[in-house]
Amino acid sequence: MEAHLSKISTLPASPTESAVSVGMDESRADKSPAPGKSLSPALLCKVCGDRSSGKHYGIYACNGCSGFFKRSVRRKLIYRCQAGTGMCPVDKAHRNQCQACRLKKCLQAGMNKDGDENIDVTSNEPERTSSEYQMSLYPSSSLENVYETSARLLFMAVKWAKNLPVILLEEAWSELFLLCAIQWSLPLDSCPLLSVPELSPTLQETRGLKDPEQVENLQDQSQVMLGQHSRTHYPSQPVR
Amino acid sequence: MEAHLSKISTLPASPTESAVSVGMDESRADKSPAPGKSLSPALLCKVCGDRSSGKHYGIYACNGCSGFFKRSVRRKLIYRCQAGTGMCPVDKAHRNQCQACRLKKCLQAGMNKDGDENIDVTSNEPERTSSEYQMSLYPSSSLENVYETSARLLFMAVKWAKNLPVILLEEAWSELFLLCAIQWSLPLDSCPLLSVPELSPTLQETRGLKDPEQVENLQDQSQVMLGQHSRTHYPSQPVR
DNA sequence: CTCGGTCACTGTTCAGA
DNA sequence: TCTGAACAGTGACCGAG
Ligand SMILES: [Zn+2]
Ligand SMILES: [Zn+2]
Ligand SMILES: [Zn+2]
Ligand SMILES: [Zn+2]
Repeated sequence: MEAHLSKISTLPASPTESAVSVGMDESRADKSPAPGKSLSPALLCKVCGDRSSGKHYGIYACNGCSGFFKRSVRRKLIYRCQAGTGMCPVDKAHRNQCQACRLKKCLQAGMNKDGDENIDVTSNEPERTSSEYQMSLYPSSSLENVYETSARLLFMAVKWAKNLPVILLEEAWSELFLLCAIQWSLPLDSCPLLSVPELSPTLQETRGLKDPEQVENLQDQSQVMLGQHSRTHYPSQPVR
Repeated sequence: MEAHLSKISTLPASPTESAVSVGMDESRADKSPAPGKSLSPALLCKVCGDRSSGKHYGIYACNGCSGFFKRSVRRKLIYRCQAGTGMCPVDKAHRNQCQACRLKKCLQAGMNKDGDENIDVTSNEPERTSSEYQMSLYPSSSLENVYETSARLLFMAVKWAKNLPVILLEEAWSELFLLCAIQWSLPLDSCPLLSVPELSPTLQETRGLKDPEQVENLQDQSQVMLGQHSRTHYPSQPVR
């Protein structure tokens, strides 16, 4: 196990970056409203939803986003979305996961150095920057992009995995598996179940799927694929 | 097919960076609540007695213990006292002699992932089973659970996959992965995305889950994991 | 009130044991 | 491998407009 992980580190031998982690969490957050003070609904950070301490750079923002924006602007930092999708969630719990997406959201929310309250964000082309990775909804475009993104995602996942807990789950495995199986209504011997048809072609049109059921299947499917894939790559041990 | 995979492995050759971190602080209301004692902050690590660089994870700790604790928690490591007594000395000179005892002392000293200053360390029996020990100490941290869950899913899936029949989808793999990822706008660290509550117990009832979105996320997660896992197991080799 | 500045704290990195 | 010092970000807090 570990051995494998070590390999990971060598992986895309390149720069640095990070990915993961934690944060904090804080559950006891109610000591705010001073007596006599009515809390208005506008007490939320327009960027991450955390509690806002007032307006900052034009919008209601929390200390964190305020500081983040301040630093970013002052140092003229430019970030890059590691995921490549430019769609990372930005909320209190994840705001530190992707600076690029956080800054983007700050801008879209209307933050600006001068503190103007109503700036026109629309004219601003928010996707300019991410255009490169912007294949978001229509991956059909270029294969290159697809692979690139795919790789990127994978890479991130791997990196993230390095911090994963260990194997102790061994035993719980069967149990959990069962539960999940049930939960996702994953058929034990799912492979035959989903008729894994032609992938790419089919998937492409499935794009605009709204049918949750189909989604589930699709995912199940992919999971299987992935699973067997890994299987393929290390057929060795017999499982019992 | 080979092509795709190979590309992936080489790919992220260029990135940039992005770093993350979290700052946390918050609940720092009262500074020196020391009973009757308001002397300057202890400069000693409460665990090993080395010089403390400040509070870490809730208590005064040195860099070493801080890092050690962080790693242990993050990866949910469980150590075993070689001596078997669980009473190894933990001081600056010997802190690296027995991880089990070091971690135990960290916990007893009140270290905790959330940085709460006053946690109740009472009733912790020294020689409890390590696993349960751990569990009881980090039970509710949602994040923790998430990681654990992720790991579990991963391993389950992998194990399970080993028993799978087919092997054809090779090529479709990366593609599929990508498409799905994009579809659900897989965030960098999809794990925290879904609030995957307590596993086994909860899952059981969650069985009849109603929120399709959550399902999607959950699946994404396992997918990523699986992906990275398989990747882990074959860093660069061409498929055969 | 919001702003810039501060700094205790965090996560990450990476030689070195 | 694991450890822990060094580094880069974070955000609660505070004094000045
Ligand atoms: Zn915010
Ligand atoms: Zn992003
Ligand atoms: Zn110490
Ligand atoms: Zn010991």
